[in-house]
Amino acid sequence: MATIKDIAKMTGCSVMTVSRALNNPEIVKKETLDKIRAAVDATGYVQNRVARSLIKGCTFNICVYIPSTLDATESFVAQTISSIGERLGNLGYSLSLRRKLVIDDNFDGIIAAGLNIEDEDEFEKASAVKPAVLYGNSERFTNWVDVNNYRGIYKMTEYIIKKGHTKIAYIGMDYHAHYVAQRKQGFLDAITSYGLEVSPQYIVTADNTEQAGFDACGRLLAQASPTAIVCATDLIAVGCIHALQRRDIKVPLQMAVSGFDGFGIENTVFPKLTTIKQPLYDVGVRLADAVVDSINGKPQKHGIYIEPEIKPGESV
Amino acid sequence: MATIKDIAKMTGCSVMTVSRALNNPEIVKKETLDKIRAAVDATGYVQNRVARSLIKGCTFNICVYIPSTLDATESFVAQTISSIGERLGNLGYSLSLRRKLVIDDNFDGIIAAGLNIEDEDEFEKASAVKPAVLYGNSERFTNWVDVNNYRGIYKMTEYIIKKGHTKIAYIGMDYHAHYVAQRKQGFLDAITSYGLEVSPQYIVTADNTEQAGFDACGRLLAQASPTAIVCATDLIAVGCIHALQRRDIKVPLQMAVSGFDGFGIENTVFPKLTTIKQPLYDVGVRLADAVVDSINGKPQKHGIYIEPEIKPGESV
DNA sequence: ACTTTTACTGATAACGTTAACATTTACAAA
DNA sequence: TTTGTAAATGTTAACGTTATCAGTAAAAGT
Repeated sequence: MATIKDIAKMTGCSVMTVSRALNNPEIVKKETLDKIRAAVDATGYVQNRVARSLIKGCTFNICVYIPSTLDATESFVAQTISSIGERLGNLGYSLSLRRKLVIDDNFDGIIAAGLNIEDEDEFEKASAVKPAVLYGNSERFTNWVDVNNYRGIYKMTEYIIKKGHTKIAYIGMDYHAHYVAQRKQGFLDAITSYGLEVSPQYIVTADNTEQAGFDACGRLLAQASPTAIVCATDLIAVGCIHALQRRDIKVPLQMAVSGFDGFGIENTVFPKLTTIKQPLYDVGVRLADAVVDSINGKPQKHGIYIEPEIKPGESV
Repeated sequence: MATIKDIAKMTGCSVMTVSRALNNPEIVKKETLDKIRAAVDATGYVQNRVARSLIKGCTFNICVYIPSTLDATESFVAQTISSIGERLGNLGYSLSLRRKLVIDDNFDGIIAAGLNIEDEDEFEKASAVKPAVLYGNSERFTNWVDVNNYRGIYKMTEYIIKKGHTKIAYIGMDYHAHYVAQRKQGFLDAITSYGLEVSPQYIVTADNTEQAGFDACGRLLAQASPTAIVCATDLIAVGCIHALQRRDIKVPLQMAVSGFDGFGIENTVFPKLTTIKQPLYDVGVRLADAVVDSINGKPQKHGIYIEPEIKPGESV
């Protein structure tokens, strides 16, 4: 494989001139530049990134840190990793997927996802040493990217209200996670800002599984009679739809049902689910951009919320 | 950040001895080794992979090549990328995601997925220069890893036959792709090897969408009366189940339905789909292992088929 | 006591590139 | 011509590591 020395020898100029021709073509005489470019084309020479890295003191490699508590093969995580990878690839960066955060000289920046509390301390230390970006909003940091869960549910609730519904229920999770609280708050705020009332029997708790959605829907119908159900996730919504079908309640005619996530299942349920699609591709792109910008001395001044869009189906 | 020189200075030995302590600890005197290890621990020194790469002539980076015809954010592709990444990370390799195949010194090996015919020529050239592994079986190469689609459908058909079904239909795709033909053949061979008959009206063609499955199921029921339907994909199976529900045909009581893929939707349909789960995680691991083995001079002698397993649901 | 072997350590150069400084060339102004 | 200046190019050293060869000290064999 040709090196810069070969090109220098072929063109009769010094390696330094070749280096300049590659990195600062505007300061090389056109004639020389043409000769060099011809030689580069003829040999198929490509800069050796390793040697370049050594002198430049950067690796063009990003550490993608995902604690082992998170399953990297889960569709949600995988799609994010994949879009980070695609963007980094376009920016000329490679990535190392790590399940432990060790700081060394082998990467230029960090993208971390799915951290829990104890991981955040580690992350803080790491981000003092290297550019680091977090997937998921946090009050401790400014360098994060997240989906705006609050706005997502708010928009969906608004959308349902504008369809004429006034008796709207919410089925969602109740464990300690930012996004869980944000989705619920989005619902509550939309309801009250449109002058509707929030009665406690219209709010039901369910884990993020189809079965839990199914059960929760049963409990909801026993204590209230809504015409629409806003679900915190698609899985819950799917369970919900099954529970309604079991009771011969037609969706969307007798009951509107909405989801949140849009990882694919919205298309496979009948009727097709009206949902809020998580913009995972955009998240990956922003994370990659953020870390590379940060490496290039343009750190993010504040967190970035990406607003998800409603993906209309037939269930509302 | 500490370098090998710092460790040498701290311990009073030469950088070469430190290097040996890190790479061939068994040839360094125990006493010296302990001193060096203590210094390494104290400083948090980690070998600089870039410098190591330069002298070793390898990069510890793998090119993951996915032609731009394939959507890298699609769940299927994303999960494979993600498991490749995880395995490579464990093996100490990083990866560069590329949408064009350019051969240079910046990676040690190639994993390619989703190639079409013209890409295969490129791949052949590349694999002459660098260790390269293909995702997807091919007669032109020996260095590939694939899911055994034939065995998957064969096992599922067998499973259904053993449940006592004799009138079994097949709904699948008909376009030119290895896996399409393999799935169909798996069905046909299972049927005939159990002495059952294959009548053409029991074989229906459908694209890989829910709607196509829905329509195909209608056509099937108009011309045949099976008690079980083997579908080439989960999407088709889901469409099929909806078509049956529409006609008040109970699944699995009056009709067994099976799918293939297991990307998640098998859980979100009611009843839960009995399907063949694509072992994407294993595929990623084998691809990563194969390329690293190949780099280390142990190239794969023949293609590897990974046998998928039946994931029982409630639809059979 | 001498050689031979073994175990361990060190000095130097190299990997392919770029930074920093030095030099040459070209050409305009004096 | 000479000088000054800008444009273009060259030289050397360095980045952090390991390969190669060379050495030393201790142990073992004669």
